[in-house]
Amino acid sequence: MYRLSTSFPYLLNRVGVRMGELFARRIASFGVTLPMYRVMAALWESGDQRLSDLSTVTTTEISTLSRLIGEMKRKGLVTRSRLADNGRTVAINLTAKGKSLVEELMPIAIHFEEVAISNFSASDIARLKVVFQDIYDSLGTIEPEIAATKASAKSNAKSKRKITPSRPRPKPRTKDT
Amino acid sequence: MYRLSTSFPYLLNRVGVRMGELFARRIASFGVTLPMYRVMAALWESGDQRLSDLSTVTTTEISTLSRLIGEMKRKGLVTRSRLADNGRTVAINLTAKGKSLVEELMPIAIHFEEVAISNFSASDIARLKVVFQDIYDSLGTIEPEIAATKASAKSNAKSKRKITPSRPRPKPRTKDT
DNA sequence: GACAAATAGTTGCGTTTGCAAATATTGTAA
DNA sequence: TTACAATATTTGCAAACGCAACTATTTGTC
Repeated sequence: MYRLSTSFPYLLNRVGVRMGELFARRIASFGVTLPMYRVMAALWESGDQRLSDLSTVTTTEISTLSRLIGEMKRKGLVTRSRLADNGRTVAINLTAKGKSLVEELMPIAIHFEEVAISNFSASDIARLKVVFQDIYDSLGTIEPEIAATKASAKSNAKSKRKITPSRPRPKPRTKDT
Repeated sequence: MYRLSTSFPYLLNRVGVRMGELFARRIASFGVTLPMYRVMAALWESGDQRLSDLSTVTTTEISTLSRLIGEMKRKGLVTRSRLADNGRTVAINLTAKGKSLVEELMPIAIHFEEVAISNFSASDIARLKVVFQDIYDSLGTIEPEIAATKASAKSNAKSKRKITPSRPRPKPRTKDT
């Protein structure tokens, strides 16, 4: 018999979300949100990434990320520059300020990790990490039309969104980079 | 050396969030969001719950839940009634409509669960569920002042929120139940 | 080369969410 | 019984988010 409270997706999602929340609260006093931390940590790990790469790594919507990078740039944490050889894409990098900030936060992240895994053996944790990666990868096989972000919207017959078909909008100016 | 992309919290959060997103898209065509599904599934499992109980089970903020229950009541999915012996608390229950809807969705949830766990043995999964529960419980030991939702706000010295100290507000009327 | 399709990122807009204040009810102590 | 603290829920407000439309650039294709 099915029970929400013992189902695998529920238990997994719950602990993941809760862990994110607690960490987010912990770093809030640094003026950093969880998505910001992820961006900085991803850039620290391997800098010079495109927006769409960061979107994949941080599992953040690309539109959300675009605004987030704008805010982080205003804060002086990252740079954003158009590539010379491809004017569509944009390269994001850590500034010195961003680097020193993320290096301040990483010990906190490590502390969270230690607490979370403290009840388990090193080999268990190593195996768990593989499990998480495998499950993440296998999620793509759940009905591809759902997994592919774009397609699902079309098949959603009951969308409550009211679309204004072609109202003229003020021309947006790309103001920096 | 620390790396975001191999850290336990990152991998765990990522697969949990992604799984929730995919399921949410799948059930969107039923007009149901993930928090709504959780509420209905929790009530199906054991009905007649208070708002704060539901908040715990569904890991949804109580304020968010209050509004959500209001919406679900408008949709005819749940009932909300003040208890006779304690006028502060409300009891939430599934309506027949809500019950039949969640029973329509549960096979989809089961399908998701099967795909997610398909690469692993039954005993692995059983152990994983225990691990998730254990980790979730142990999260409370990470700096209690963070884990306790209320207290953290007070200790957050750099809150950017601008608080209007005592601007008069229109008196809200509790309109139903 | 001209033009359609594809790719990358940005922005408008409505919805959801989190926090803190407000409200309502109950418990407790003088 | 009055007053004050505690508990449970609701609401105002602003920030964050998701989707789709839009702009800008590059890549075919004829």
